[in-house]
This record gives sequence, C-alpha cells and structure tokens, in this order.
Amino acid sequence: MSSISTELRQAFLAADVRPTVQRYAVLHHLLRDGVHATAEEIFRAVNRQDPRASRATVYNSLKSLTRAGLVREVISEGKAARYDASLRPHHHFVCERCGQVEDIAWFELPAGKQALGARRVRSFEVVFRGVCEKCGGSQPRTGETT
Amino acid sequence: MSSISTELRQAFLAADVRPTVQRYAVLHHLLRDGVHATAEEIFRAVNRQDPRASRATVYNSLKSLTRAGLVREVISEGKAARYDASLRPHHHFVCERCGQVEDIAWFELPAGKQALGARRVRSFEVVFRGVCEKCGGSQPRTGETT
DNA sequence: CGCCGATTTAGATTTAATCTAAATCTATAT
DNA sequence: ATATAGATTTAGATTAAATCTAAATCGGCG
Repeated sequence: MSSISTELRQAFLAADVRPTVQRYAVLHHLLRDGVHATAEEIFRAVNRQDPRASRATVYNSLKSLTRAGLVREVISEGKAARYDASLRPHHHFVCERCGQVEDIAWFELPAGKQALGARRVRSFEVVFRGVCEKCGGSQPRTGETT
Repeated sequence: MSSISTELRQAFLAADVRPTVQRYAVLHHLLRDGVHATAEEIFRAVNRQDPRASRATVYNSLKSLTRAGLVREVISEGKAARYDASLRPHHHFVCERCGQVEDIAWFELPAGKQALGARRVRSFEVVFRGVCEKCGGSQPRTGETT
C-alpha cells in the first residue's frame, strides 16, 4: 500500500489533524464517488486490505475528520449514521421509498438568507425529500398500462 | 385529562392515522413551542401524567406520525434521533458547540431549484450550522480583554 | 536514538431502537 | 349498545450502534 498522498496530507495538516494511515483509509473510502457509508461499512471496507483499523478507530477517525470539516454526517433514514467526504460542498436528496441519499449540485441561497440574527452561520445545506428516479420519480401516473 | 381535541382529531383523520390517546400525547408534547425531543424524553414527559405510553408505543407513534407527515425527524448531533411537530414548515439551525437545534422561519428557494431531474421533490428544508447566540454567535472576536 | 503525548486496539459496556406474543382498544356493522 | 376484526399497546427480551477502558503502539521532535 502506498503512503498518504501529498494532496490529502496537505488537507490533513491544514485542518490540524494528524495524518495517520487509518484516518487516511477512512477518508479514502468516503472519497469513492458518491459513497454515503455507515461506520460499519467503512470498517468492513477498510479491513479488506491494509491498513486495518479497529471499529473504535473508525469511530475515532470519523469524529476527528468531522471536527476538521473533511467529512460530514449526512441525513440518514435508518438508525446508523452515514458519512460522506465534504471536500466539495453539495446538497442532498433523500428518497422516502428506498432511503437512498443522493448528492445534489451546489447552489447558493438568495442573498441575505445566511444572516440569521445573532447566530454565526458557518455552513448550510439543503435537504430535499421525495421519490428518486429509480423508485418512480417523475411521471406522476402517466403511461401506466393498466 | 380531556379527550383528543377536534382540531387534532381532524389532522389525524386527514392523514389517515388512527387517533389514539397515546399518539395524541406524543404529538402534544412535540407541539410545545420549539421542542426537539428524543424518544426517551417524550417517553418520560408522557409518563409524568395520563395517559401513559410504553417505550415501544412512543417509537410506534413517532413512526406513524412521521409517515403521516405530522412529525419529522430533525437533524441531530448526538446519537439519539430527535423529532419535532411539522404542522408548519420551517428550517433548522444546528449549533456546533452545544448541539442545540433551533427553528428558522420558513422561506422559499429560488424558482427552479425544486426541480431535480427525474426526481419528484415533495419537501425540502435548509439546515444551517454554526454557533448559536448563546454560545458566542456574532461578535467574531471583539471585546476579548486579553 | 529515545521520549512524550496522541492514537490505536480488542473487548466490555452503555445506549438506542426493534421485536415478540399476549392483552387491549378502535372503528364499523349489527 | 354489542359483537367482531384488525390495529394498537404493552413489558420485557433482543439486536444493533456507539462509546468506553486500559494497555500497546505510533509519530513527531529534540
């Protein structure tokens, strides 16, 4: 297994997180296109190859990475929390049928919406809910052959 | 204890949820201004007075009410899910320091943002993250006496 | 190289949520 | 009002998720 890439190493250092191979492995898995994994899934994925990481370390890593802003917890339907890499901002769509969470291209809010009284807003995201394409999506009830 | 109010009874029937006293008690607690309670908190609150509800019933009720759209699960910091009554739409603000979730007045998204390809969007909400007023909020770093 | 504090580890523990099967309740028809 | 069928509630057991513990290891720095 190769060492931690310079690019990610930079991200770790900039975020003041010690770059360990385990943390790297966790982030690496989440970086795979559109993955919204649970801690358990990450644990299994990471342990299919080197370096390994115990369950506790996966949780610890997710916590460090989340605190650092490299990862964030996404809205989840089930009980187990799901995470994704948050290097690029994006919104989310949650399917009410299958529970799948999809990434939505980033867009800004109308000016002024980010000012919320005396609160300091550091980030935001829009969470859409509905029916995904695979579960029915558009075509409300057209083309039904019955 | 009085019976289920006509108003809520209507909401239950319209949503096709059988109006039981336990479900009413759960919703009633969430209706108290700005409450974002966990199942455990609702369980304790409900059991301080009649009618009582078992833990399982609190979970069952939350599930029915959520499916019916009378209640929704809010973004939560900790592990236990939190719920609020969703009779009126609103957005959320999550404090990264204390974990508190606050309601934000409703506003629409710029036209066109609700169309997400072949997905059918049924609802959405904006989740802001940052520091709440009590934890520091604005005044970035003014008045520090050091 | 050798030290110190941060990190990792396996397994136990705690906490949250679900399941089970029997008892009870609600809506509807009589 | 009473009977009936199916939904709901219940206490407690069970499963699943996340955290904790204390010892071993690692990474960065002198």
